[in-house]
Amino acid sequence: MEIVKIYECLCDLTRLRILNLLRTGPLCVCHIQEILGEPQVKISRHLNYLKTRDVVEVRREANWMIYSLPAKRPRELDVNLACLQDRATEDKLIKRDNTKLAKVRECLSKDNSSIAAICCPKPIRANSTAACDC
Amino acid sequence: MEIVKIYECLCDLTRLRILNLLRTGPLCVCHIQEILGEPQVKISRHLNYLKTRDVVEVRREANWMIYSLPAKRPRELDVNLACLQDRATEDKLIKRDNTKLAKVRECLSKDNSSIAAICCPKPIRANSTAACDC
DNA sequence: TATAAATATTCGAATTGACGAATATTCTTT
DNA sequence: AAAGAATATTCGTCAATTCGAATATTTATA
Repeated sequence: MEIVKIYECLCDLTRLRILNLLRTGPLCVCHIQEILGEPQVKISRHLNYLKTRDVVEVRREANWMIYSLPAKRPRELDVNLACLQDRATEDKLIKRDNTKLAKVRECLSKDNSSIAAICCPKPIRANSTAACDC
Repeated sequence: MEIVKIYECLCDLTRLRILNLLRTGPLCVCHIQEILGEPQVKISRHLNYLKTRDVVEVRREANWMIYSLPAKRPRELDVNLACLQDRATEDKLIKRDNTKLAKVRECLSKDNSSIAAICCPKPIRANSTAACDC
């Protein structure tokens, strides 16, 4: 039964937090990492966990891996992400993630280039004009 | 975060099946066991797992332990049990469980005595008048 | 009080999951 | 081609889960 795999994805706090971020749209690993404040290995391992269970999708864009929720997804996922959003009012951690996320999103929206071009917290190219300072 | 514990309860097929049964009301262990067709140890262990996480409640009635969903339960649980019900259309196992469950429920409803009195598939007292032959 | 029924617990083995440290891979830029 | 940045993978370890077999516990009946 496929449904169990969905719940396996949800039963870890780090994965829940990642999914909460992706709920609002695609993100690259470094932004996820920055918002959650967790080490890179940990993020990468959990993203892989989600990917192998088809709960997230990835595409490469230059140096960056952009993760997102699949367009067509099981109702269980949507429903629980909605629940999570409700919890955001009471849950400090989720609330904090959402605040940080909002800042990143705002920064991303200012720029009309690709996500990757303004992806990293600190731009890798010193002379890059696309990079914002989020 | 409490919510993770709920998903831990949902991420095992046997536990999902048990919760699907309890969705329609209290049941004793032997009925759960009979409907799922799984060994007693397995059922008991999973019921204990659910109980220690406050996802089910128990009361004793004579020889029988009656399990039920708590009256006040997190939205995540209700929402996912609703999803499960939707799945019943496509999922063979859940569908089969529901069919068996319906028979047990029908049998239980015929009798106006307590659940325990007509609990077991095979009545333990040969001269019991309360026992039905479900 | 002895037996039996319903359910729980213990034991040992196998599997899975999580983690950090270190290393590898892939792509970009110089 | 070399260096660097973003991300993934491997390795070793530790904790948690799962399972069946066997045994223990609780309650009811004879």
